[in-house]
Amino acid sequence: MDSNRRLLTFSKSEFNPDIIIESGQVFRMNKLSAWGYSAFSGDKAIFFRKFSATPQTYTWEFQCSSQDWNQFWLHYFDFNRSYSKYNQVIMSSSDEFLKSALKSAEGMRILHQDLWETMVSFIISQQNNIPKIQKTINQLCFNYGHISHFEVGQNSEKFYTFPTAEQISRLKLEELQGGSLLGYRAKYILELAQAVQKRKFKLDKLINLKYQDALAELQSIKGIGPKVGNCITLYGLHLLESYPIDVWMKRIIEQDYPEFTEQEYLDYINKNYSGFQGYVQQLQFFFKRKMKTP
DNA sequence: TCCCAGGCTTGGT
DNA sequence: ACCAAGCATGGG
Repeated sequence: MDSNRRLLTFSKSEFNPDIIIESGQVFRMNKLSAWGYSAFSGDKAIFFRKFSATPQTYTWEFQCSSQDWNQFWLHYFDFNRSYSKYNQVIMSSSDEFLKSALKSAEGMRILHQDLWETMVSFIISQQNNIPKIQKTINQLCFNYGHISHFEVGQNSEKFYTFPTAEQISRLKLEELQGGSLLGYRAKYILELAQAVQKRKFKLDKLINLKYQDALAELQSIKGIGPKVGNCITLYGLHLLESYPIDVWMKRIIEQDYPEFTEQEYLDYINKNYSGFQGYVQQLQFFFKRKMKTP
């Protein structure tokens, strides 16, 4: 077996990329066929596929360099974490909506994605819809990233890296806005890219901060408020106590937890699901959207 | 044509 | 502290 390929076996409820792709947390993971998938994050790429199956498990094959695996993709997929202890807490609760959400989303995980890409992606996500977010991000990569390659079986496939702060900071506003679907968000992204490029905003500094401090730091950036900030702390910094509240989550609070005010609801979540609120939110968000858009 | 989309900034009270 | 308008753009 090639050292660039590794096999991992999971129970079917521990890892399901179809669920993750649909969950709105990631915009550059793709289903290529019945078995095969690709994922891109920053300047990295991976190909993975179902290799074999038993009634309870799939064995997955992942193709990337061992260095990328150890330093990035292992953590991206969060494979060192067991979600079953979270699932047990949820299933032993009396929260029927959340239990239904979990049953609809077996194999969900919270990805730990490239921080810079996550920041830009979720600035794009505001007042936007998921297909257009994906389209916009792909366009950004194609226009301003650079071309690179990854292995799929014996073949080499091309992909475009996510543009760095340096690459974006060189653009003029008219250029970035005209050549993209960014709309009014182009200004936020250009300003952020320039601040990062000039080291006025240090991405490294975010990594060691606790949730509240990281969130406050992120919200000092124009274009990042509470919701986008929580998406970045959740998917870019992998702080699972994050709890992004968007229009779907507001709908859930109103329609599925009518006995609570919004503050009472948040207290309930923080009390009962302390340390994995972000996972709970992901299950709820997935389930609610799936109900509405079959 | 109007409404919505993983919201935020700005400028009023 | 709270509230409304305005914001770019494409799709239903």
